[in-house]
Amino acid sequence: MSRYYLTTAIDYSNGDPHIGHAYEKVGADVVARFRRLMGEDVHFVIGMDEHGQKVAQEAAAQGRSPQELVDELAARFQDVWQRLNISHDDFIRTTEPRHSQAVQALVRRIRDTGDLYRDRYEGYYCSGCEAFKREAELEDGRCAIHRSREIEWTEEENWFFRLSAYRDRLIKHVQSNPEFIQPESRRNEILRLLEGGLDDISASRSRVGWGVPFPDEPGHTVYVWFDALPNYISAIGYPADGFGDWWPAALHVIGKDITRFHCVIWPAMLMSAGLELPETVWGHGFVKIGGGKLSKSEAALLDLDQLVARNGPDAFRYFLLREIPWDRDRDFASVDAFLQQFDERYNSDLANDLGNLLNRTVSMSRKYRDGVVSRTADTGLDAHIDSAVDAYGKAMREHRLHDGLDAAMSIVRAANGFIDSEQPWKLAKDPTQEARLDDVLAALVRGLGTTAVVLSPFIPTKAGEIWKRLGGDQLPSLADLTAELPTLLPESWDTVLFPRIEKERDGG
RNA sequence: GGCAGGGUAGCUCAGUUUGGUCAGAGCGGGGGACUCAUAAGCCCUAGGUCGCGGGUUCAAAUCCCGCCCCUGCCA
Repeated sequence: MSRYYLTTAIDYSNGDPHIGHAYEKVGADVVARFRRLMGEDVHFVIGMDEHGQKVAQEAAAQGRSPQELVDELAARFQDVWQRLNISHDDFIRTTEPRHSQAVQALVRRIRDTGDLYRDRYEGYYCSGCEAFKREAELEDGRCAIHRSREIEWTEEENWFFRLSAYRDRLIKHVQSNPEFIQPESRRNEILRLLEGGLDDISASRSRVGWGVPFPDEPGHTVYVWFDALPNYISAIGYPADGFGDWWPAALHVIGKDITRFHCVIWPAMLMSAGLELPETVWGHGFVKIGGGKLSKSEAALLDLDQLVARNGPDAFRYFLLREIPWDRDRDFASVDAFLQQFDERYNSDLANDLGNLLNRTVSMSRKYRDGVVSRTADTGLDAHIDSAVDAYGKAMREHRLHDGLDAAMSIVRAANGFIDSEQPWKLAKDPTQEARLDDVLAALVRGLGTTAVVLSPFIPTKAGEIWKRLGGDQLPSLADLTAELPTLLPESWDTVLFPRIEKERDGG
């Protein structure tokens, strides 16, 4: 069985989870569920990045210990992931002993290769970015991104990582492995960055206590990025032997804003340590409101608990990936526009197209055949199902999740059209058309069963329910689908799969 | 300031590589025939200076020049 190890960025413990976090986790979860559907052995890891100056400052401001703060945030994030039905196998936190031990082992190994050296750093540090800033990067003496924060002049004796030495090897790797950085726009950015040359970076901080102790260097902690990135190997047991069962990762899912950390610093660290590089780093786009990043007030209006409760977790997952292409940004005019679009998409795609298709199929099968579906010949719908599944598989393997979703829903659209052109209610009145009616109903059950399977990465709970309403038990894998189609529909249900939203909602 | 991508129907976008059925899709809106169904589905319907101004051409959303605006990466 082929193995598929995928990760998302670990989330920084400086605030509550918002829709941007959710989008990334849902997208990665769809990939994980799709791979399991393909029969692969999947290991899916998410987690929290809990160290660094910013966390320590925030905890101090709240008059609490850093550990207390990160524990609370970790619990809050995990609660949201459970509501969203994220199917991760592990949740790594950088404050765990298994992580700090792995980081220290990795740092020792990199130091042994000669890629770490001591030097004095004098310059500005923005704790908002957790990054050192050049004077030219400041605006009015402040970080351009964090204008409300004081920029700090820092003089430290630090350990540095010889990142600059890896420029040529990185360029060569990116050029000869087109799948390493995706989508292509991200790859081009990194190539240009590399061509411009690299500076060495800090690997330790001497004035930040909240971090992993730097090995054999009392008073130093490991610099946050040097601490955070190795979560991808600490979570699978590095440096113990079993770690190699999962490493190298098949896929790191990250936001496009941290591409350089994952496509430059992380690979260089791995190269230095003599470890293999991940196969693919995927930099997804962002949900935007009004042309720009989500403001705090907008993020607060798009409260995750409320969004999940609005039309159910599956509907929210569906909406995120239906509306926001996995490789690009998607802008909504306003929070109200987002919510309105959500409800419209829910009604048109899930309630009207999919839910109603299930209802009319089940109803006709019961009414005309007492729920017994017997299949003899293929119909025009069967041909469409086959080509849609092919298109779906191709898109999903290439991480075009929105295209995969569209291919899956094309079965639903085709099935609704098929019903209207075949007019089963007329076939049922004509004794000479009995075989045709059987084939039509069977094709519809096959179409819905197939749709349930291919949609299951996106709407896992509702997909399982469709399968059950067709008379099935456990949703099969894609490969087993043909053999396991249900042939006997159970008694009608008195509820509907996706109830329509009929009224205007308060507040849009 | 440099580099990259983009500005097309009310909304979100495709089409520009290889200039001439490229003026399109989905949603919303309007109309119609049907009835298995969640008043859902199906069929028909969008007359939008294709950011602005020039140019090349028999012909440009599609090529060239200039300008405006947006986004991202880097300074």
